[in-house]
Amino acid sequence: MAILTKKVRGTEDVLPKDSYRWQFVEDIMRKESASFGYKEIRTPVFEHTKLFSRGVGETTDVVQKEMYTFDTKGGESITLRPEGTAGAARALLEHAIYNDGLPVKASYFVSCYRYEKPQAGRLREFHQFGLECYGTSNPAADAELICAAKSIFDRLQIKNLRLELNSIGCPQCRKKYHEALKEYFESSKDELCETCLGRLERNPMRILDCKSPVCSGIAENAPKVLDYLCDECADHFEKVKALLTKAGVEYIVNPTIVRGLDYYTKTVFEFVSTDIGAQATVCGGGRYDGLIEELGGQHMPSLGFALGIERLLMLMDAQGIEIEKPSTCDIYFASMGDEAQAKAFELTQMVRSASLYAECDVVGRGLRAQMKYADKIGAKFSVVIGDNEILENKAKLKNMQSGEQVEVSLGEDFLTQFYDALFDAQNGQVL
RNA sequence: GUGGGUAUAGCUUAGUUGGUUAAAGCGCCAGUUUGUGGCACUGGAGACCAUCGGUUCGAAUCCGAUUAUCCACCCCA
Repeated sequence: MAILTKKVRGTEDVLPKDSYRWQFVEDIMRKESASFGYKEIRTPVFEHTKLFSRGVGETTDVVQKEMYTFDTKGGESITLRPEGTAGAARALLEHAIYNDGLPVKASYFVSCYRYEKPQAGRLREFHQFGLECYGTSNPAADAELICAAKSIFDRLQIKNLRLELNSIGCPQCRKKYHEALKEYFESSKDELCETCLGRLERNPMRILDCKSPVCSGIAENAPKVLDYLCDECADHFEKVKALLTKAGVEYIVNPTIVRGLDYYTKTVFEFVSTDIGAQATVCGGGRYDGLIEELGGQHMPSLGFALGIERLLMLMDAQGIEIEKPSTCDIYFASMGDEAQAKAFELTQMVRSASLYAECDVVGRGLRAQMKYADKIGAKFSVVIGDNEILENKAKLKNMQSGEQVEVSLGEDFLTQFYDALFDAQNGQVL
């Protein structure tokens, strides 16, 4: 296929016939997070490269090998956002939104860009919905955030999602833990895989995550983060768990969850599904108490999560969750002849001005073809207009599902008559 | 970046041991006499058989490379 008609590797089109699915989940996310007090923030697709290398972390895979970075004509280094947190945090600082009162609660929908090899549930351009909560170190905020994610999944009727919870501590207790890990892995240094040898120096926690059977075997008996938490972090974690239990949110503690973005501290969590292949994490997040400071702000403990929309839709698909297709046409006006077409056009506009969905023939097709079209687009009603109808200023309004026809006038009162018919057809349900 | 699978109309596929104009279903468009959709029937459009090269009198079919795509590793949403 010619390059002109070929989408770029790792990108996906959302076609007109499918966009209602996106709109449905976005709508639920927006409403549900609003009920938790979150307001939407919109930030640019690209930012200064430094924001991500600093915010996400210089040593992370995302920054080291996955960013879409380029120089502008003016010579600045710009990067397409690989995630949504850094941009939101930047906006918080730039506009000093924290002066509006704490906590600041922001939600976002973003497209993200990572140069990875595409596979099931992993694209180069993908979409996230996320929540960010700035300015609280209280464990209640952690629990609330997780509850917000949970209730979005519940509203979407998603089943079999496992909430995995861990705490990776603050920089102080993590330092002690790193030392303990290093010491432990040093003893079996010659058995570790090559990548893990590198991790041993830079970030030994990642070894816990290694999928190689040898490494994971060794890792089994490695010291656990949870045993190295300082009193404050341990207390925080206990309180988060207690609040979740009280809220009826089930979780399992998974001490091997290690988030790949450097900004995380204390609480980290993932919502994992077994229904969508290897890329099973639908939602990931946690606390990032050091991020705002890292970006030059004052100390401001914060937290958030991001949820992959493509993965979420895959999951809903896999679980057979049906999303109702919205109605796209209340009435179709078929016509024969120029004068009738003009009348149909006029009536169509009249119905549209009442905020209903109306269509008429704009192709110049025969009556039969017009009716077929009306059927295909799922029109609820149809009206045929020809010379007779124009003469008498009357026509038959046809219910496409029942086939029933009633006579209506085509004058000013057409709309009232149509409302009545629509109302009856929907058993008195107002749209 | 590393592995493995796949590549024939918009979609799902057929294509016999290499043999002439590459099939079918669905979808699309038009029609089945004069003014009404779903069913049925008829016709039509639509494929350089992913690309390039090789073997051969002859390649969708065999070989090689490239590209794309899918799946997995890695990483993450």
